[in-house]
Amino acid sequence: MTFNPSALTQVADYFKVLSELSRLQVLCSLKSGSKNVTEIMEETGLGQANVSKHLKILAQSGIVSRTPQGVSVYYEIVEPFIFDLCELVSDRLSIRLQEQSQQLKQLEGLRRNETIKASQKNSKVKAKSYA
Amino acid sequence: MTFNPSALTQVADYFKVLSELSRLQVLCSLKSGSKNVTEIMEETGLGQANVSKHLKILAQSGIVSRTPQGVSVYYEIVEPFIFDLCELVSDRLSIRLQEQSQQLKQLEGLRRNETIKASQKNSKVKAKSYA
DNA sequence: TAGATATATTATTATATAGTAATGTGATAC
DNA sequence: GTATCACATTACTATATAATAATATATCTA
Repeated sequence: MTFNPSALTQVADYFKVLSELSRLQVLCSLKSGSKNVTEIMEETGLGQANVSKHLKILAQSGIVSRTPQGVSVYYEIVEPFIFDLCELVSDRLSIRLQEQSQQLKQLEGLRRNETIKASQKNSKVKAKSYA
Repeated sequence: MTFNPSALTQVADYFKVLSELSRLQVLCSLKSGSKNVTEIMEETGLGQANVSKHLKILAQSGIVSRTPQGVSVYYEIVEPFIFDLCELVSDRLSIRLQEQSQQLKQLEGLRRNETIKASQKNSKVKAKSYA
């Protein structure tokens, strides 16, 4: 193993933070810049307590920063790195789809050939039986 | 948002697969090549049913392939890409630690300066009061 | 065919956590 | 001070899932 148990645990925990749709939504809403909780709520459609909790998790994991400003609190991405990760995964998934559709096409092609061969074989057999 | 909801959901699900220590252990044990369930069990120390379930999840998510061979079943990485992801995260975590320790050093430096300044200030005050 | 071995599946328990309503807390305006 | 607004926290419920024991399934051997 290249990774020691502790490092692997930390990596797993990092992925865990990014493994929730709601948290990714919150992060995406922060992509365009610093926002307060109300703005994040409006953009994501998530409930207030829920957004607060997710932001706490994101702040504790060092992905966003928290800066109170008057009566509201602004959050900001401090690790744009996460968007790189998301794009890498997204790209990978796209490539998969492409490959799958290509394989489907090949399969269909094969199936058509098989059908043709089979019908040729049949006609041969028929011809044989007729001979 | 750059990601549509469906894409974001898929990305979250992908991260979720990688967010379990046991699954990462299984993947790491496959890094050196194809292995059967028993070998994976031995290398990871995980239980048989547990390993089977994790392998099922990994196979369903298209990260490993499954090839029965006689009485045993061999699994193999089909997306080495996941190791790139793990390394990226691991590197990022290392960088964080470096930055933190550097900040700590700077803070200590500042604190020492503050102490020096404070003692100088004190001595001045003392001098004044003596004058 | 019976028995042994490897893997998969099922059932169960324990734990984690997302979502939410209710409440707490702290800053600002009046 | 107190009323209000923004956010955080708490308490609770519902759901997901990791781990494991027990059982099923499938392959090989004698």
